[in-house]
Amino acid sequence: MATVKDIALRSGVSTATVSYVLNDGPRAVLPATRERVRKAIEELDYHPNPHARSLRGKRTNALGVVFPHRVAQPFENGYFGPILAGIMDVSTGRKMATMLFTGFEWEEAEFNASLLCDGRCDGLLIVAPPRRGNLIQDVIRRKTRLVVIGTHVENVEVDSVDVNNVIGARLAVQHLIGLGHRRIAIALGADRSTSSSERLEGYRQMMGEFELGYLDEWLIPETGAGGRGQDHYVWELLADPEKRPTAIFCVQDGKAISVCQIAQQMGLRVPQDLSVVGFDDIYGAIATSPQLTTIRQPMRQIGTRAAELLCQRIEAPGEAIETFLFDPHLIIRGSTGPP
Amino acid sequence: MATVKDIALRSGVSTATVSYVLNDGPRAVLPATRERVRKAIEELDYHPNPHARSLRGKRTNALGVVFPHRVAQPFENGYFGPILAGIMDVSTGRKMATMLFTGFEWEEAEFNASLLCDGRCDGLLIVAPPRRGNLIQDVIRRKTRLVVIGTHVENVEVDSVDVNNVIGARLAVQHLIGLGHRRIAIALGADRSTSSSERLEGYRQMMGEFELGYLDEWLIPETGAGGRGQDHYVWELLADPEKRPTAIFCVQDGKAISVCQIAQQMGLRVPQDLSVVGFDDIYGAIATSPQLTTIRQPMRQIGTRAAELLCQRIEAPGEAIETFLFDPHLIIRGSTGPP
DNA sequence: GTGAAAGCGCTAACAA
DNA sequence: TTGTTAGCGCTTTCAC
Repeated sequence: MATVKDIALRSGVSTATVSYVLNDGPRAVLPATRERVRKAIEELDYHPNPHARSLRGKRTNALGVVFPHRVAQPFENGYFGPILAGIMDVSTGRKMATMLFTGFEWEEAEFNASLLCDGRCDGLLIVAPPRRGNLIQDVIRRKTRLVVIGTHVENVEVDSVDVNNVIGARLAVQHLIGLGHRRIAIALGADRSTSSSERLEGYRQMMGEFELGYLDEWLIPETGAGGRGQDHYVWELLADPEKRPTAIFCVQDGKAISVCQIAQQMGLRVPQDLSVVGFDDIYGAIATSPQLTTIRQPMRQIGTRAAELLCQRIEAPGEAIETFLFDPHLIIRGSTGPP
Repeated sequence: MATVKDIALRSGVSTATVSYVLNDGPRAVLPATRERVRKAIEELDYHPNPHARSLRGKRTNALGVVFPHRVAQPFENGYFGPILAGIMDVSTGRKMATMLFTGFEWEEAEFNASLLCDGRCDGLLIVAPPRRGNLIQDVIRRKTRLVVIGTHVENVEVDSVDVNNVIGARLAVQHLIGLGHRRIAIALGADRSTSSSERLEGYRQMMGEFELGYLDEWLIPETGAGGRGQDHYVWELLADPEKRPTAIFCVQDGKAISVCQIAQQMGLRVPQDLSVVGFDDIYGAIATSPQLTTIRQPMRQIGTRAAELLCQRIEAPGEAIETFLFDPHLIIRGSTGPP
């Protein structure tokens, strides 16, 4: 591979001049000289060595994206794909590299916290980290810029971008109440996830405002005692005429898809016998029949906004912390109707 | 950030010794010395600067993954997520970084071919590049190791990993014929995609072997003259009693999902009035009702195998070209039945 | 068994 | 306007 030296030799200038041509500054170069250098670059198909650049300068021109591995399984959680697409809209647009970091679970990712901050990239986008845990603090302590996506991290002041989960849940429940539902359950996510607890908060608010009570069983956990899965609880709930709700709000579309299938397997019709609302509006939300009524969050935009914010922070550090919440939207499709 | 020099100073040795401790060789260090150095590293929370390492040595310890941007939209094409997960199983396991590269379309990715080969990473995994085009040749010319995933590239000898598309298509069509179907259509993919044409080849073979003829209209293009989409052609075909097939083999699950929805909207029952087979077995294939009968390809394994092959090539260049084809499997679910 | 020092390719301060 | 050169942090040859 050609180097600055080769270019300098070939065009009869110094390496400094080559560098200045390459970077369009910071000092001027005579147009004629510039042209000669340009020509040599072209002829030798020269490309600057990014490692030398990063070593020398402060910038690496790379963004890091950190996420738990299981999220890479798309559609089980159709969230990460669009987020990543949004991020790459920005990084590709700015000709920055995008580095992916992951562990099978957060524990492993945390294990590498120091690795993430070894100067490999200019900043980190951390997707849906757990509420607790010390990854974020570790990163901040190591002076690496970061933006958190999709989580409110406790006890830490940090830039973040997310959807407004409480409003989203309120929209979902309001929609169901508007249709005439009174017996509304909620299928929850992982205990340690903020999105799930914020969506639960929205559910609680709305049920409270309309003075609707709810059974303990209507708060369907993701996993229960003895490793019982959510499907099991849903099945039990729907099988019991005393306790059966007329609608279930699911904190993720994947859960809504499962709920629809369980209901249909039990001979219940969606939405006549059971209304189902999801959250996220992943691509697969229209694959089901009936198609899913859901709360849309603009995932691609969230990725874009977060990446832009990060780039801003890299360029001008030390601004005030920002939390950017996108508004969710109710998308009415076929899985909801009057009770 | 601490450097080798800091460590050397603090532990009273030379930077050389620090380096040898860091890399466990290539020359021996007295256990006592080693311990002192280790301690200093610990105390200063030292981590080697990856750029300096890459600049000095030959290795960057990073893998590049190249793909067209639209693939990042999961489930429209649920292929990329699992492939990436498989790749990261390997790279994370080996403590290598993973860099993502993309353009909005291959044209833009190609534009960056030289950028991909500027020494940023040790090797490239190129996912589903177009059959024609010069990206692959460019990369080879620039002496960057690469493995192609999911495409047979014409006129180039290159390591690649894929599923056996012909066998997969044969399985699908054989299954339909076994159920009693004689009028079998195929929903094709992009013209320039090899997977689609290989799957078409399998269809042709099987139809030929059973001496079943087929109408031109049964080869449903992804896009037609005047920008008409596949959905339109499917609709037209199903609306015509003369031409309507009793089964459609779709070269991707996403298409199969669309076909099911169109059929159902027209009042046809799946599988009683129309059987549908997909390909890939993406996660969403079970989200539909009925769930999709499909040809499974082990996407995660394909990613893993490709990444391993690439690492092998990086470590021991110059071995004979290898093409690794995984066997597909027929997964029978609810979308197929007797005509 | 260990240290000194060169040099990877680049940028920018200092000279001219 | 341009050239010379130091030095980013690391590995490794050469010398002891």
